[in-house]
Amino acid sequence: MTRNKPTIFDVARKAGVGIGTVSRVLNGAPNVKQATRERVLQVIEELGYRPSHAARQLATSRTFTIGVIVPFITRAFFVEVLRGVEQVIAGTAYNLVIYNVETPRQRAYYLEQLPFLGRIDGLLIISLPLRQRDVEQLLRNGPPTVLIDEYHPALTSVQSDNTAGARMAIEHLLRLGHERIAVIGDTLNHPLGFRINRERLGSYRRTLELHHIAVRDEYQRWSEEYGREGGKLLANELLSLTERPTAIFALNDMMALGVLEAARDAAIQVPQDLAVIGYDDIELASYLNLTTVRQPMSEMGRRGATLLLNILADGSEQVIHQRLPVELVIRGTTAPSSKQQAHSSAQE
Amino acid sequence: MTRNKPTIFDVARKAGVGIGTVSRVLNGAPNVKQATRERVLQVIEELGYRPSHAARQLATSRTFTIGVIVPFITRAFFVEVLRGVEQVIAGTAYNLVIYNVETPRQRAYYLEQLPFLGRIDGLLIISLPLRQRDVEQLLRNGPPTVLIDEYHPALTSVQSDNTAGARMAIEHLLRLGHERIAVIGDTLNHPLGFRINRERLGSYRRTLELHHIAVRDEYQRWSEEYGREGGKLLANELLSLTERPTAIFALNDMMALGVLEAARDAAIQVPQDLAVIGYDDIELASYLNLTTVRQPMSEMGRRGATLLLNILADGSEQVIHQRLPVELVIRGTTAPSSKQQAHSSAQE
DNA sequence: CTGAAAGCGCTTACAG
DNA sequence: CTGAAAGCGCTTACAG
Repeated sequence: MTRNKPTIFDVARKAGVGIGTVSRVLNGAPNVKQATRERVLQVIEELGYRPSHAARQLATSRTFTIGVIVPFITRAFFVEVLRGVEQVIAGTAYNLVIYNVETPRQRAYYLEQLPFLGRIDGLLIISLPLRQRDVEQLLRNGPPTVLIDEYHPALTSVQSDNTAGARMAIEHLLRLGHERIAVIGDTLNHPLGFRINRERLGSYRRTLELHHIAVRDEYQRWSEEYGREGGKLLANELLSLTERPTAIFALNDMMALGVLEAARDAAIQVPQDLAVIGYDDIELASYLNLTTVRQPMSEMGRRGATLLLNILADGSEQVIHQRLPVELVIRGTTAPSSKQQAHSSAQE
Repeated sequence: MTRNKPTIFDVARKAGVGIGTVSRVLNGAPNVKQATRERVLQVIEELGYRPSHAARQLATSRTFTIGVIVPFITRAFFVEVLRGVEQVIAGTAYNLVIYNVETPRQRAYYLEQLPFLGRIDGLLIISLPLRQRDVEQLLRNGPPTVLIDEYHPALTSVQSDNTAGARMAIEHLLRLGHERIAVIGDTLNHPLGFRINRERLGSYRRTLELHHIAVRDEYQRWSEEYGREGGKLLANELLSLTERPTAIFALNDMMALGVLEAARDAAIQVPQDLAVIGYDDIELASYLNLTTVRQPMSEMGRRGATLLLNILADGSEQVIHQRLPVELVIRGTTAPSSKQQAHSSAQE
C-alpha cells in the first residue's frame, strides 16, 4: 500500500511482463502483440502510472525542452511572437523555457553557454543577430536552432519582408505627394545588435532614390531611447528643422506613438500637417488609428516553432529560409501632403 | 581523444579521486579537504565539465524547474508580472517554464495534471482562482505553490490591495464632486474565473455607500469582450443613458482606452464632460495621460518568485500572505465635475 | 513478439 | 576527509 509514484517496474510486475515491454508500449513501438499492449495500457491506467521525465531524459539523452531566447519580453512585438511559439509547442511533448535578454551580458550567456549545457533539445532565437563564431559553435555542438526575425545563411529562419515593408510605407507616402519623408527608429547600434532597422532603412533609401527624391541625412534620426520617449524626442528634432518633413516613418509603432504625441504637443495636425506611419501593427495601432505596416507576428512564432519541431522530428539538416509577407494598413494618420492637395495632382 | 561530453567519471579519473568526491565539490559539501577541492575544480575547468541535468534530476528527484501558469500571456499586466518572475528566477539554478492559459480546458489541464507529472519543483499561478479540491490535491501531491494576484488561505500568496485601489479611485472622483460614477470591467463570470473584478466592485459599492451616494445597477456594466472593444461598448451604453454618468471607473486600463475612444467618437470632452479612470497603469496609460490606479506588477512577480524560492530552499510549510500597496496616479482624464465647478464647493 | 541486462550520469548513505 | 557501491527509472540492443 505504498503511496509512492508507481514506476515502470510496478507496471511490469502487475501486467506480468518485462519492463522492456512496458517501455515499448509507452513509446508506441510497433512490435508488441495487441493483447499485451492492451493489458499493459490497462495496468498503466489502473496504477495512474506516469513515466519519469528525468529517467527518460537520462536514458535517451534528450531533454524534451525547447529554449527560446527572446529580448525585451515585455514589448508587444516579442510577446506576440512568443505567443505564436507557445501555441505550437503547447500541443507537443516539449516544454518551453523562456530566456529573456535585456543586456549584452545576458545575450552572451544565453548564446554562448546555454545551448551547450545539454538542457535543451532545440533552440529558438528571436531578433538577435548571431556572430559567425556563435553559429559555428551552435552547428558543431549545439542543438538544432531556428532563427525568428533574423537571418543567417547556415541556420533555418523565418522572417518577414522588411524590405518590402519599408518600401510599401514609403511608396504610400510618395503616392500621397510627400517628398520630405523622414525615418526614425531606435539606435542603429543597439547593444543587442538588432539589425532590422538597417534593413528597413536601406529600403527607405532605395525607394526614395528610385523615385528621384533626395535622401537627406537630417531626415534620418535614431535614439537610444526605445519607444514612445524616443519617438517624441526625435519628432521634436525633426519638427524644429527649418525645412521640416511632411511625413515621418517610424520603424516601430511605439515610436510612432511618440511622434503623435510630439505633434499633439506642438499643435501640429495629423495627418493634415504631418503624416505618420508606423511599423508592426501592435494592438495599439488600431486604437490610435495609426497607419502602419503589419507584420505577421504570431505567425512568425508559429512558423519558427513548427520548423524547429520538424527538424527535431526528422533530424533533417536542410536549411530553410521563410520570408513572410507584410501588409500596409492604411488608417487615419496618413493623408495627401498639403502641397499635393494644392496641386491636386496624383504622383503615379 | 573522444569528443564526447566529459562525465563525472572523467573528472574523477583525471583528478585521481572517486566520483563521490567530485560530486561533493560540485555540490559544495563542506567535508572536502581544501587541496582536494582545488584539484577537482582545476580538472573540471580543464575538461570543461558540466554536470548532467538529467542525471542529477534522476538521482535527487528534483527537476530544477519552476512552472508558471499564466493566463493571456499577451496582456500587459501578465507580461509585467511574468517579467518580474523571470528577473528573479534567471539568477538561480532553476529554469522557468511558462504555461499560457486562454481556455478553461487549458486551465483544467495545467491545474489538474501538470503539477502531478513530476516535471516541476515549484509552481507559480497567476490570477487564476483555485477550487478547494485543486488546492487539496496540490497540498497533498503537488509541488510547493505560490499564488500571485489571487488568494487562498492555504497557499502562500502575493496580491496587491484591490480594495484600497478601487476605494482610492472612487474617493478621488468623489473629491472632484462626481456623484454619478459608473464602473465597468470584463465579465464578472469570466470563463477562467478571475475574481479581482468582484473585489474591486465590492469596494466601489462600499465606498459609495459610505459617502451616502446611491449605488445604481445601471452604472455597473460588464462585457465578455476584453479590452478596448469591450470598454467602448460599455461606454456607449452608459453615455446613452438618460441620466448619464459624469465619471467612469474602468477596472483595467485597456477598457479605459475604449471609454476614451467612445467619448471621442461621441464628441464628449474628457475630462470636462466625462472623467475617466483606469486600473493597472500599463505603459500606455501615461501616453494617454490616463488617471489610473497603479499596481506594482513586476514587483508582484518578483515577490511571488522569491517566496517560492524561499519555500524551495528551506522547505518551510508556513503560509505567508503578502499584500502590496497600490497608488493613485492622477493624470489628465479626471477633473472636477461640471456640477462641482458650478458650485465651486469642495466635497471634503 | 518479449525478457534480462546493461547503461545513461549523477547523489548519497556506508564504511573506513 | 574519501572511495566503492547501490540506486534513481527509464531505453535499447541482444538473444531468443
